[in-house]
Amino acid sequence: MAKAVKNSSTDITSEYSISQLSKEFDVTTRSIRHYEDIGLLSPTRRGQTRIYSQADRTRLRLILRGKRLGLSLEDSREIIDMYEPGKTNIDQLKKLIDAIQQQRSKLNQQLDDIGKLLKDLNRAEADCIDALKTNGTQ
Amino acid sequence: MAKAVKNSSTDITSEYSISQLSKEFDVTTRSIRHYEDIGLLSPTRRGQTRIYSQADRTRLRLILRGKRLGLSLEDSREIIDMYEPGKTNIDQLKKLIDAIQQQRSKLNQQLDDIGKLLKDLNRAEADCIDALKTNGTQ
DNA sequence: TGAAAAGTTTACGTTGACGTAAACGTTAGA
DNA sequence: TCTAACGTTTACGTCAACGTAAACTTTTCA
Repeated sequence: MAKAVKNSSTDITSEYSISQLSKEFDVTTRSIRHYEDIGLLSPTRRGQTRIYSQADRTRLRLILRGKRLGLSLEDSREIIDMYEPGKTNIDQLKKLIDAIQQQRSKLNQQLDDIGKLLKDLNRAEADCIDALKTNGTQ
Repeated sequence: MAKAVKNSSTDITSEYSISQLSKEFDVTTRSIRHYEDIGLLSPTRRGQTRIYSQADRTRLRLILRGKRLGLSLEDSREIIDMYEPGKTNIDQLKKLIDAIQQQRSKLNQQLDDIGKLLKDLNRAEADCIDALKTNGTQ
C-alpha cells in the first residue's frame, strides 16, 4: 500500500510533513501550528498527523514573506485572501481593489524608506572605513 | 527674557515639545515617552518638561522609519547607533561594518520581497478587474 | 524488540510595544 | 481668577506571536 511521502525520492503529489516545512523555511513547528490555530493554514490529516499540500506550502511562504516585511499575521491573512477571490460579489471586489491599493502604497512607502536607509548605511560605512584608515594610531 | 519655543515664528535653536513631535509624526506621546524609557531618546529638560532638539527629532524619525520597515526597537537602536560612531576602537568599527552589511542584506531581501508582493498584487488586481467586467450578471 | 525520533493536544508563560487610568503640577488666556 | 490645555510620574492592563513544558501516541530503524 503506497506509503506516501517518506523523505524518499518518490513523492508523487508532493506532500510535506510539519518538520519538513519547519526545516525548509527555518521556522518552528510551534509557529506553523500557531498559523493553523488562527486559520492561516489548514492542512489535511492522515490520522492525527498533519499533511501539507503544495498550496499549504505556498501559503506558508507568503506568511513568512509578510513577516519579513513587518506585516502582522492579520495583514498577511488579508493579502493572502486576495489571491483567491472566490468572491463574485461586486462590493467585495471593490473593497478588495481598495485593499490592494492600500497595500501597494504601503509598499511604496517601504521602498522609499529602504532607499533612504541604504543610503544612510552607505554613508555610515564610508565613515567607518575612513575611521579605520585614519587609525594607524593606537 | 527670551521665552523660547512657543509655537510662534521666532524659534531660534529649534526646540520641540512632546506634543509638537506627537502631531508632526502622528505618534502618541505615550510612545515617545516609551522610546525614552528604553533609552532611544534623551531629551533635555526645562524644569520637568521635556525639550526635544533637532537631533532628538531626527532620531524619532529614524525610529519611525524603522517601524514602517518592521524593525523592532532594538534593531532601530543598533542602526541609529551606527550613525554616531564615536567609537575609535578598531574592533568595534569592524563589528559595525559587519552589522551594516547584515542590515544591507536584510534590506535587499526586503526589496526582493516587495517586488514579488507588488507583482502579486498587480495580478490580483487584474483578476479583480476582470471579474468586475465579466459581471454584468447579477 | 526496543529505544529514539517525530507526531499530537493542552495549557500556562513570556516578550515587546505600547494603551489606559489615576493623580497631580504648570501655564495661557478669556 | 479660574478653567482648559498641556505637562508630569506611576502603575497596572492588553494584545500578538509565539516559547516552553507536560503527557501522551505512533513510526522508524539499528
